[in-house]
Amino acid sequence: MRLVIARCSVDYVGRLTAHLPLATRLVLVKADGSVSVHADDRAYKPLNWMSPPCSLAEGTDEAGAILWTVTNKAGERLLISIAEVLHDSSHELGVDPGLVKDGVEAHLQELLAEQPHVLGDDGWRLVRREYATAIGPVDLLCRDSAGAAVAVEIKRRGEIDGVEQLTRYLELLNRDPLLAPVTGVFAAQEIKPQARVLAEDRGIRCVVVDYDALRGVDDAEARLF
Amino acid sequence: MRLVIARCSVDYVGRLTAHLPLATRLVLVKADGSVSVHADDRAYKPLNWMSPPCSLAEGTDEAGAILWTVTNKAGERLLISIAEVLHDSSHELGVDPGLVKDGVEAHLQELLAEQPHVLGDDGWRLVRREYATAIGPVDLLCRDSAGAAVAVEIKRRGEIDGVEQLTRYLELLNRDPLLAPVTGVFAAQEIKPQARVLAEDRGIRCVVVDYDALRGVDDAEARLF
DNA sequence: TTGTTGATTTCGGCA
DNA sequence: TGCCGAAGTCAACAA
Repeated sequence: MRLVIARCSVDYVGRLTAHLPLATRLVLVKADGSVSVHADDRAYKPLNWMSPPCSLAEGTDEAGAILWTVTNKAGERLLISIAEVLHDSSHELGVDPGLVKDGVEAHLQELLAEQPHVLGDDGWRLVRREYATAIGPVDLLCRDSAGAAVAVEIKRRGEIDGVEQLTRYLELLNRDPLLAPVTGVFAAQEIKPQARVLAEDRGIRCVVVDYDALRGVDDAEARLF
Repeated sequence: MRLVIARCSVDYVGRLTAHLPLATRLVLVKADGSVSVHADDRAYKPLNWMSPPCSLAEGTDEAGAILWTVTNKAGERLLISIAEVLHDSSHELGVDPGLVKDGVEAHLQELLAEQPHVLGDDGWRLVRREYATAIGPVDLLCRDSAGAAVAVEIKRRGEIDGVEQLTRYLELLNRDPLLAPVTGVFAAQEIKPQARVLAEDRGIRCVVVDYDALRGVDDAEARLF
């Protein structure tokens, strides 16, 4: 990653045409070849940029000033005319490790594992998270107040595939005499109408969970310790 | 603007929960108080960020390591745990004079308004841009060589909604005895196959316009004066 | 590869 | 101030 602070003017010709008058800005050249131009405001959006794949050529214009030309395959061009370089440094960062975001789904699972009563009543108990089956792990396996087994599939957005997935788990789990009869709960922040119809048609109960409320309860409990 | 290259791990708790394992990254602190964390790829979007208004506190965690805590009014928190600082520099940038940009759709409309023959033949005349109807303005209303009214919908990318929109306008315009019969032209830099099929099925003619060529003609004409 | 959809969307216009 | 729609949307995922 190369960081350049420079007085520069910038022109972009591509999907639109844009011009930045001469001013001091940060020019960020990343290892993937992308270039972005930042002002000292707007947290996240560059004033101008070129997404990879693209190539950067350093040269001079007719007047002898430094001119960076960034082009991509589509013929879009970002021209950075540099009047004065105030800082220029390069840094080896390496590849950023794997997954960036802890998705909501994992966190939802965690929260529901701590508060299974949200799925039924205060008598509900968690048996296991990621309960293993031959066709993959069930998100949660619980016991309801009556002691009956319940398989829970958790999604951020509940769509038809999630119902299908839970259906397959239920079919398998119900072959186990120690568990059967196993009922199903389909829990999501949002459940699509088609998914709900399919689920209910198969006797699977749908629960729309309130992520913020779950987290709130979680935080409140955490504060007790 | 402060540029810090550091080995760090990052946690964000706010609208969602996210975690970035220890790695070398760029931490960008802007004059508006915003903080963003960049990896060595993706021109546009940081891995994590906090938009202004927010406040940055530098401290140490229990283990004595450097811990930056960025918070905003909504209670969202960005925690940056710094294991090693590889670079740290600050720069005065001043206020950016701002971006001058030409939107494509508006510009396309302007160019086609100047060159309606592109949509038909040299006999075409523009009646009005943004021709008002009860359900919104039609981009262009023209008269063809035979004097018949033509409603023109302009998009950068022609998709189905654009065809639906034009269809609604045509239905309305055709109720006006001073205009009827009104035909339709769907003009875009790029027209999706599904949109084309729908349009042609409804008797709407599709015109793919060459933005650069239009602009070229425009520039050439401008040069005459 | 193409299309669809969500996003810590951001950003602007307009009522 | 809030809704609605576009964005050089970007980016992830499904078909």
